[in-house]
Amino acid sequence: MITDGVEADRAEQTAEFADGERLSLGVAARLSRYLQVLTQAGKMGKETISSQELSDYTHINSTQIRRDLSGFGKFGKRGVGYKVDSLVGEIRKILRTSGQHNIALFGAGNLGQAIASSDIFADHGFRIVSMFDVDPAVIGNRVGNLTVQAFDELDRTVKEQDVVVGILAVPAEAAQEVADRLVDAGVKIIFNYSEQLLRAPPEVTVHTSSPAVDLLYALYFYLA
Amino acid sequence: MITDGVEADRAEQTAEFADGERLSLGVAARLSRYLQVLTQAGKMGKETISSQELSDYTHINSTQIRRDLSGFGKFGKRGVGYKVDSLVGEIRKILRTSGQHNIALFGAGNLGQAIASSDIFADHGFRIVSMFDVDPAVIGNRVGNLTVQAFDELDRTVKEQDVVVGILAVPAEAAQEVADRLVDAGVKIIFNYSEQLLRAPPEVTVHTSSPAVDLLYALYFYLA
DNA sequence: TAGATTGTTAATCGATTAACAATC
DNA sequence: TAGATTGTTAATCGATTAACAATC
Repeated sequence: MITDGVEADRAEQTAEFADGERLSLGVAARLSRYLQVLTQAGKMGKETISSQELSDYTHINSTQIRRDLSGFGKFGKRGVGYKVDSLVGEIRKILRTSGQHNIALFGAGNLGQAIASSDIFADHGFRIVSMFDVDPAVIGNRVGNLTVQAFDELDRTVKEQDVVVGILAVPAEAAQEVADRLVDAGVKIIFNYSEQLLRAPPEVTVHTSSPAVDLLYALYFYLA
Repeated sequence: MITDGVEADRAEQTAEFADGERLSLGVAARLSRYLQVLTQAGKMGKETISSQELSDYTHINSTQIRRDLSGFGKFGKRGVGYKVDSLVGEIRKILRTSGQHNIALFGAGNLGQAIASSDIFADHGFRIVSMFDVDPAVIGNRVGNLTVQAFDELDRTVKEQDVVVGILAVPAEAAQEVADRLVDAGVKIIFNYSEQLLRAPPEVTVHTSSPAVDLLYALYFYLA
């Protein structure tokens, strides 16, 4: 079980966390979302933020936000709110994602180029260190700071660059093959932007992006 | 409250659903995910699927899947599983998303083109009916079946084409302005692919895509 | 028949929320 | 001080799960 202990009384909770206890799935998901909003708020020049403002952006109840945070320390100031910068630091510590993590990107088409030129990953300590395609016509092209590489170089690049995440921006027909090669190379997190349902061993996390799912969900509450 | 009643005893539950009771947030989210997996499984030629297979793809517990579905009827066959096609139909009925829903897409850059040429939305009854950009150099260009339109035509297009969803594939700096104009035009669901935090009135649903959040979350469980 | 998988129960656990004292 | 917002409690509700009879 992943969710043990985290909701125990607070004195124990902090101790358990320090001992290396895992966060529950829900807490980890919510903390990640706070981090995103805080990062953007910081960019917009905001210095403090209240739990109510965080709630407006995340649609997570403000009491729960305060509860989530207070489990790890007293980060806020009554009557004022939370300091954006320091809260970012605290949450990164809790999520242990303060470091730099390297990404390999597959597919140099429209989607791949859009991802490569976005700083949505860079803002959170992820760095796209290499980009691959199968099309000989685009191999060797520059996209931003990257040069499009051929698939043969996958294993070497993953090892040399310490790649932990592979992002698939390839057609559905190619996705499983790339995923298999990433698994063989030792990559542990695969982010799938294709529609393909991927098979992978249990130790590898596959996340499939599904904007249509989010739309269906939003539409239900609009129609109902 | 949105979550009333749905978890009452089954006889009542079905009756309440028929009466127009809303699904809980969790149930609606999960049903949407089943729909995506089923749609892909159908494309791959699969005729039946077990709750365990659905669980492998969605990481949702198989008991919960059976529980979610059995609340609305006996869709499965013991020893066999669920018929993919008919389950898609049943879930669409439950989510009331059997119809066709029109989307306006903003931004004709790499991301906009990638979205326009994907059938990830089309598979679920969403149709991209128009595409906008501010750059005079691209207005008038064809992208797939669409012609890139100028912003002036936003209001007219939303009304004439009955657009219910706006997708923002524009730079962060432009996102709020487009969102405001969509709100004024009466669009009720905004799907934001920029990093910008958007302000919108409460009756409008804003969904911000945040791949970095999903990565942070996956990374936590990999590191911990 | 034998094996597989659903539909359902019952028990537990985490999420959610309102309310409010503490305090900036 | 007065207003605002956190940190915390206590109560409720939904999610999750194991287990298994029913049945294809």
